[in-house]
Amino acid sequence: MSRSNPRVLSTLERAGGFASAQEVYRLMQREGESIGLTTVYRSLQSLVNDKIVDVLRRDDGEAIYRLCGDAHHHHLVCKNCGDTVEIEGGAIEKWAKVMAEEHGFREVGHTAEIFGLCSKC
Amino acid sequence: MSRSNPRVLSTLERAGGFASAQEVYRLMQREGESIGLTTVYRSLQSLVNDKIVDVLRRDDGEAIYRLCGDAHHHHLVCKNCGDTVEIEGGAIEKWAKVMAEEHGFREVGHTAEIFGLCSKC
DNA sequence: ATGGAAATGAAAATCATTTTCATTTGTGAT
DNA sequence: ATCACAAATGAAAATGATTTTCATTTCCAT
Repeated sequence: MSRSNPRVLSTLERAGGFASAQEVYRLMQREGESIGLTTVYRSLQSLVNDKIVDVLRRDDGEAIYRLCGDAHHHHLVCKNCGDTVEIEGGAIEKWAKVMAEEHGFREVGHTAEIFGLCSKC
Repeated sequence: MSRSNPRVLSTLERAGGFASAQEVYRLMQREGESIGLTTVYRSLQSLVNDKIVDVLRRDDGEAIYRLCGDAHHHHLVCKNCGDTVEIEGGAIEKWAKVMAEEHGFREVGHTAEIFGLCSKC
């Protein structure tokens, strides 16, 4: 088994929020780091095993990773111009927790996004 | 644009619960139906557009489809066994509305899902 | 019957992810 | 320093779901 390459973790941190393996890889390339895509995948997997990062799925099926326990935020996206606002999701956190408990679920996470037309569009 | 092949919907119904495109296809084959994989994908997509079926992602990233209940609801999904509970999202609706207003967004919609380990897993 | 639009499906293309495998690197013993 | 061996690395091939292409077939309205 392989252990995580520390540069992968540090890049994921720097990405803030979510990032896919491909994105982490591209980011490292752009920053001149020499690393193979395979190693990025392996490192992320290992971080997931160690419960250092969470993994989710985007709507398109791509896996996205995020530091565990990271205070996370949600997005308000304009469906016309793509403009995005980071918003706070305290209400969601509470809702997710309550719903999960109500149904006996553990180790819960969630995704939530709002989309609409921004004031300019 | 293409419309859904009715046999796809009927097969998905018969499958009860969730089924992936590949599973619907295999099921139809086993039952002697003559249909192409492409048509299965197209039909499922079209059913999703028409909000007749829901689509989720398995842990491995494969898309799974299921007949929609009626009202707008959210999902509590077990990331191990895929078991799913439909939950009510009143809190989310309110949150989305408030956040959108706060930032001057109109015509808002949202997505939200909770995932974790169910009591059996 | 006739023409055009929609539906179909086989095969190729795409794309994320995993596997293979040969090479490199790190480490501990001598 | 040298040898030996395990772990890490990454390029390239394999995998598998999904999408696209495109030629053909089916449907309908005239």
